[in-house]
Amino acid sequence: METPCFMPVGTLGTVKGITAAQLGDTGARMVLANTYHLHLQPGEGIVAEAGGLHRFMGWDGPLLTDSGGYQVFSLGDINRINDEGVTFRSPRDGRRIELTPERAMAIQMDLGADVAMAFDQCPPHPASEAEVAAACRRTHSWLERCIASHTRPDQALFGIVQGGCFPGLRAESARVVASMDLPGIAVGGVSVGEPVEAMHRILRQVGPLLPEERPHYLMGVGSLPEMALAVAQGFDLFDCVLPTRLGRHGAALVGGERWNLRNARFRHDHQPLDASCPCPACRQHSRAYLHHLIRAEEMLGKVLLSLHNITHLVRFTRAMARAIREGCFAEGFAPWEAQSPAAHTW
RNA sequence: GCGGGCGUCGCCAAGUGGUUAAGGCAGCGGCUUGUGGCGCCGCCAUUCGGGGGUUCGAAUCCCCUCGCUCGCC
Repeated sequence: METPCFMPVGTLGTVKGITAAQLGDTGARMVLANTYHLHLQPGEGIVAEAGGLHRFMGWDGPLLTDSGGYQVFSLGDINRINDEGVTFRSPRDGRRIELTPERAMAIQMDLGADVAMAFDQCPPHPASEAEVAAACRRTHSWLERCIASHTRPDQALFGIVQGGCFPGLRAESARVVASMDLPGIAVGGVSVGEPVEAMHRILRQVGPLLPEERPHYLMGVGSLPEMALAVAQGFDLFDCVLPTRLGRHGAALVGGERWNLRNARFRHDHQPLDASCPCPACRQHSRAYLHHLIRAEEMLGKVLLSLHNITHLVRFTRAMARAIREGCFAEGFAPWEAQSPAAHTW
């Protein structure tokens, strides 16, 4: 794959106040939705009843569902975890829910996205090598069960490499997952609180270990420098909450920087946020207006900044794709690797 | 005019003689990486309406003064 792709996240069948049509206008090609959240509400039965997730949420482009493995560990109140699966209490109504590889596959098949993700165990960042090794073994055995129970031929299944910050475990996990002959491979267990240098080391190590002909998906990563670094290491696909979460919190990505639109310096700034950007926020509104909307806690401000930030990341991935096609990726984007401030050349 | 009450950060508000004057809101800035529009973290009164006393020590006690407020004329 030579076209890096960024996926905005549509947890609940919307991207936080943005319609599918608006999302399409940003240039985003693929959307990630969430098995965990959709299972809790409204439930995969309702989605299946609607004719699948595409029709339910009004998005007819490519769609990927995360398996819920990460959310169970990061959001859930876990009661029990063993080789069989995970039992946790629903934060919504307190009922006990059991998620196993088979169950995660059944739910994702009901949801009907184009890509389903394997059910994995994502250990939290400060974890011992023994703990991470156990999570890897479990993730690998769960992957076999996911493959065995995933029977929907019109849906791809991606495996997930774990291994934390331990090179030996990463190498072993990459070998095991690559051997399964799946249509795509993801690297998980990054951006879970580890230092950025640790993530960079993992990317440099694991990227080259993955089969070149199959898409590499780096889960949860969406800062510009890290996407560029990952693309340099062969990754193609990213998802991240950052553009929309930053937008909701009043921040905009402009020229490789992060601006807090709440800041008083924008109060009298009547020029466009980013004159080079084609998004609705930049085309039709000023920094002062966006500042006002954010200060007034107006939802429109959050939506406009989210649209802008998604557009920004999509433009960035497209610029990288063009650079790869034209054979000048290293000159244009390698500066990111060294954290160079000169990177805004696209 | 007489009598009572009150004046502590832009706003609300603790504190009623003892180390560097709580807290909330607002303000100023920061954080957010396989999504709860959640949340978290810094910074924000050398000074208590003003002036003068008493005291080792005063936002706290006394005197004068200014302002607001309630009641009575």
